Parts: sequence; structure tokens; C-alpha cells
Amino acid sequence: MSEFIIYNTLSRKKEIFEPLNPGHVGLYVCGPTVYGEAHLGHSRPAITFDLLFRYLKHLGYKVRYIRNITDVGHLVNDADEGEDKIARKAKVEELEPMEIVQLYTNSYRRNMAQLNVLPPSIEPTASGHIIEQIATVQKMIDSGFAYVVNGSVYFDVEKFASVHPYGKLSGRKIDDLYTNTRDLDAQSEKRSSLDFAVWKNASPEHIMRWPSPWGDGFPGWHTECTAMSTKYLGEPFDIHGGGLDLLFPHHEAEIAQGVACFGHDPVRYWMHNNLITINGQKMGKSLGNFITLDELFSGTHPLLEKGYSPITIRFFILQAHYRSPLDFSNEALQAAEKGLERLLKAVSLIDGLQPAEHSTIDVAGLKEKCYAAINDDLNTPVLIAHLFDGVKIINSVNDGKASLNLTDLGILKKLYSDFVFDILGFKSETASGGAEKEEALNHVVDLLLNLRIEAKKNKDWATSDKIRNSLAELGFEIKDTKEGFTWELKK
RNA sequence: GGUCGGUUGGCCGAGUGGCUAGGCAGCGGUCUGCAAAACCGCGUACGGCGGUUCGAAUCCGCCAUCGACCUCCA
Repeated sequence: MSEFIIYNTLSRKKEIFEPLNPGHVGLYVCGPTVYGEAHLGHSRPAITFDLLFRYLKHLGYKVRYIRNITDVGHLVNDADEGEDKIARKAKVEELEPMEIVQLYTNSYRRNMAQLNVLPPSIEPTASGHIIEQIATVQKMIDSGFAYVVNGSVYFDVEKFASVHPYGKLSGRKIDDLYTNTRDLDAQSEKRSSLDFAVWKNASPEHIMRWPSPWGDGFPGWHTECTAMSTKYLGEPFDIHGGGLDLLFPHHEAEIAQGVACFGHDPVRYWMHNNLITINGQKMGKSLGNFITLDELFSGTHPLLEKGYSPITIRFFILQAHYRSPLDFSNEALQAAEKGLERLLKAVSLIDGLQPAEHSTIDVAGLKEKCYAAINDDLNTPVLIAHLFDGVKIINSVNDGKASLNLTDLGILKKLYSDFVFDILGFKSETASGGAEKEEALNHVVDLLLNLRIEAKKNKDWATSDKIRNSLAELGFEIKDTKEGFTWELKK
């Protein structure tokens, strides 16, 4: 079998994946800031790295997958006058900040479960790791790359850049950064506009605050990831993932912080998923063009012609490569819905296929192609294309137009169970929707009873009795009335 | 303005120096009482202009255009 290759943003190349400790993989992914409902944009990294998590496990690795919950709030504006995002929302809704956090954490987890995204091994919260973050900040001060001003601690980017490369992940040059940010903050307490807060002094009205050696405050945005990833995965660790929009400054800052704390790069493989666009534009909270997952599932959004099931969304996302942009449209979603249905329908036929003496199809070759696709930097669109080739095989065998021997049938069965359900994480959703099913049942019974009325008109007593008696056997009590009929289901 | 990335058939979306994914929609056929499903076949696309090459959608250059990042965002 081919080797598993992933694209490393750090080298801008595809590299063979080899974990630091044979048999074990440490994976860290930037999770959500829980100050709003999860939207379509959140689903892409979750699904992308869920796929990675599932595939690594399929390969036999023991994976520790960490996905954080950011619940201490980032700064709203530039570091200085910023108000805590979560605190601000709390004031608006007159709730405790931690109520907001809990509310949206719950809804995020619920949405992820709907998308069949597996829970990570650990889901650490920033507020639960203040002590670790203070220790991390202290390390940066001790190493000389962070300085204290008025109860805040800033990372000294210029000093760092004079001894270590800064900007290597995002390809930025420090001189360019200067020319682009020069005019931003005239009266900043920062030594340089490029410096970023690793600990921020809390103003008296700031609600989310914790005591620290530098006074009451709260951690800077980038601090939690450095503290929590290395706490649970060590340093360096194998894979760090996240959205492309986090590449700069967040991930760049993480590298700098890691180097400052440990003297070496904290991460071996950096992976970034591309973004979902809507009408060609990034879907984002600040742009106000996002569709929440609940709206997407129910269809309650002006841009939606109808609701799309969670697994349809999953299929839609995995039908594009994770490093390519993906544009949202009703047409594309509907195509995904139909394609998924065809795939799952064929898979459901596999168990009923009859083995033949000889195979007319190269199933082993199909399996090889599937592994080659996923091994090539998680190329799910190509993988899914191969699985559709298999759909034709399955349907042809089912129609008696092709045949498979017992061995090949076994391979096929395992292949689809592994890839469709375990790795890609699709599942059949037809059994869901209790209310809709009941509604449909009502219509079906009405339909039968209307047929019975027609039969009675035609004096076709055999048919009319058959309908009534058969329904009675199933537990339906039928009463004829002047207007027609009534019925109820007796238990 | 700086940096990076994209531009593929009606739509979505892979890919690659010659062997021309896949899905959805469409058309023709087989099957079917009719339909649906399924299967078979069809459409020969790669932003524009140059260049390299026996050969480019794939490499190089220029232009156009769209987007991302440079501020919180997945």
C-alpha cells in the first residue's frame, strides 16, 4: 500500500507522514470561539480533521486528538481598547459570560454530533487552563522574548525575529509587516506594532478576569493553544490543524511562542483547510453572510431553497479537496444530496449480492485506487469518484450484468464499510424524522380508506373488506361515517 | 499597497506535459403495462495573449479577473 502523504504548510510540500513516536499520533486543531451559533464555516475544519482522525485510526495509529474550546474571549479591536468578545455578548443578553460559553458549547457539540463528527480525545477550554497559560507566559518572559507593561505582557516580535525566523509559516517578511502596520497605533504601550499580547491586563469593568503575577487579567488569544497543545501532546508534537484564516497571525504566533518557550519548533506538520465561500466571498461572522448549521439543516434562511441534512453537508464538503475553496450554492447542495443518496443506496445492496464462480470485475484494483486517493493528502473527491465507480459495479452485479466471486464480494463489503462509514463518516439518515414519518403514515392510511370508498361505490366488497380487515389486523380501528371515515391506531 | 492562492464543460468539482476523474442536470437507448430505479451510450471543457516543446488545459512570461491574509473570524 502507498504511504500516507500530507501537505505541510510549513514546507509548502507534500510530505510522507511519519509520527514522532511510532504507532502514536498527536493531533491538535483550533476549535471554535463559543460566542455564537456554529455556522457552515465551522463545519469544514471539524469535518476535515475528523476525517484525518478517523483515517489515522483506520491506519492503526493510537491518536490523541485535541480540539480546544476558546471561552475566554479574544479582543474585539486592536489589543489596546478591545472589549472581551464573550463579555460583550454577555452584557447584550444579560447573561453570565460562562452561561454564554456553556450555551454555545452545547450547541456546537450538538451540531458536530449531527454531522457525525467524532468527539476529540480531549476538548480543553481556555478558562480551564489559566494556570498553564500563566506558566507559558512566564516562560516567554524568562526566555527574554516577552515583556511586561502595565499589567499586560507582550511578545517581542522584533527581538524574536533577530534570532529566529519569524513569518516562515505564512511567508511573511518582517519588513513588509512593518510597512503595512506602521500607522495603526500611535500611543500603544507595545514596543512595536507587530508585538502581540500574551497576557492582557483587565480593565475594572472587564468581567472575565483571573489573578496573575502581573495583576488581574486574561490570556492573549494565541496563548491557550501553545499552553494546551504542549500540555497534552508534548513538544514537539505531530500535527496541528486549523482554518486557513488562522495561518496569520495565530499560527505564526504559536510557532514563535513555542520557540520562545521550548527553543524549537512546536509542531512538525501544519495542515490548513480552505474556506467555504458564499457567492465567492468568505463566509464569516464579521461579514454577516453566514448560515448557521441549524438554519442549514432546517432550511430557515433566505438563501436556502430547502433544508439539507447534516450528512449531505458532510458529503458536500468532502466532495471537494480540503485545501480548495468551496463555494456554497443550492444547486451544489442538491447535487450532493442526490449523489449521496445514490451512493448509500448502492451500499445497502451489497449485503444482498450473490457470489458467483468468477469475477468479471477487478475489485482489488478498486481498493488500491481508493487507498491511493486518500493517502494522497486526503484526496476525498478522487476517493469518492472511485467509490462511484464501485456503485456501478454493485448495481451491475445486482442486476446480474456482472459477477463477483466470494473473495471479491468480501473485499467489496469491507471496502465500503471501511471507507463510506468508518473513514468518510457517512451514514444513512432515512430512518430519522419521527414527525414527518407520522405525517406520511396518516396520508397513507387516508389513501387506503379513500380507495376503500371507491371500491364500495363500485360494490367491490372483496376489495373494501380486504382493506378494512388488513388495517384492523395492523391495529387500526376503522369507523364508517356519513361523511366518509375516521380511524385511529389502537395499541 | 504588500503577500499568497484561484480562474476547468449547464452547475459543482478532481487532475495532469501526450493515455482526456466523478457527481448533478440534459439527450438517446435497454428494461418496464406506465413510471421510477438500474445499466449502456452521447456532449470532447480547461480566463486571454505570447513563448518553450514533436506535443500544453498541464511548464514559462505578460495581461485580465476573482478571492484570502495583512484586525476578531473556521
